[in-house]
Amino acid sequence: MNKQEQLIMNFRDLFDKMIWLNKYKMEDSLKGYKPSEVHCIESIGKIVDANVTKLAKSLYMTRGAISKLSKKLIEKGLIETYQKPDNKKEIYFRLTDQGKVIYNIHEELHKEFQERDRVVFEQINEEQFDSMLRFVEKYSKHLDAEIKKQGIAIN
Amino acid sequence: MNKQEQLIMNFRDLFDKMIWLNKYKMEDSLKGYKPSEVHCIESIGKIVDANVTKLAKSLYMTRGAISKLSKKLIEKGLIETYQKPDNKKEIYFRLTDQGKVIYNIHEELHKEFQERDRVVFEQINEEQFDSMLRFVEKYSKHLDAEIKKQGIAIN
DNA sequence: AAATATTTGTTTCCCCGTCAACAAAATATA
DNA sequence: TATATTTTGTTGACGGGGAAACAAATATTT
Repeated sequence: MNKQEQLIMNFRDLFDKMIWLNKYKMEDSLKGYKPSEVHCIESIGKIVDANVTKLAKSLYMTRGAISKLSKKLIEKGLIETYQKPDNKKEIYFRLTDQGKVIYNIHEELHKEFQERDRVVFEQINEEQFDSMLRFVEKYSKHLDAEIKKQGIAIN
Repeated sequence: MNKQEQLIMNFRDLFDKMIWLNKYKMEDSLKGYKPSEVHCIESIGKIVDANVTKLAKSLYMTRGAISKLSKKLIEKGLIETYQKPDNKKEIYFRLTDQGKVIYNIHEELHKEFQERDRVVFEQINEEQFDSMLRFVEKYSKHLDAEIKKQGIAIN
């Protein structure tokens, strides 16, 4: 197994592990809210004029899934819809006050995770940090190009 | 947003993207086989004396899920079970010849993905490579310790 | 050796996300 | 302007995976 393969595989494993571990804390702090719901709330809080299509792209899910998820979030009073005067088709979402509470708890939790893992990051220097950031950025752009090349559409 | 957060988030996004993109090639080359099935075959091919419990840990899934998945793979004739003379409880899996075919196709596909992304890795030097590998390893160990600390069990 | 606890695998019920078909609105084309 | 195409969101059928209860085998304790 070469280094490239090793690195990708180890990273995949690391992330599986991280997601799995963080899920527990999440479920503890945000009882009654599913990870997917929280994740969706996070995106709605961050994306301007978030709609079903944008959320689907951002969360790598289908529009159908987001459609149902958002409906549930509306029922729970966490988000609400709004439209623009010159477009009767697109429906946007924004957080309600209650939704913002969840959003903030999630942010806090994120900070907690960061704190938990800080020791790992303290062991690398600025140089390495930037190097990794650049690497990820390049990789991401490379994949964007590949996706474009393949002509894959969402759904 | 600080660098640590940035790095994690970008990595997460990168992997989401990668998984999503690779899924298409997978479904093309391995028609009739679901990603989870292929992933499971991969693990059975790599883990010695793989059983439901080991696979669940390796794939970060529940034993129930693996139990069903393995049953399906048996029905399809991709894997078979075996036991050890002194243990009537544990049931191990191994690939059949047909399963090995899938395994190998998957491996080939992996190489194809590597080839596709090689350009990105060519842009970093040995030093950076090793630095990242060490980082992932440390991070992984750190999470192992955290998991242990939390006393989380697999189902 | 007997009783208790743990490990292993299975099954049922349920929820979540995908797929595919669909309607409505917006955009492009004739 | 009228028609065709694309975009956007929704719905229902379906399948995959989790939670929990369970039986059987093994390990541990008494």
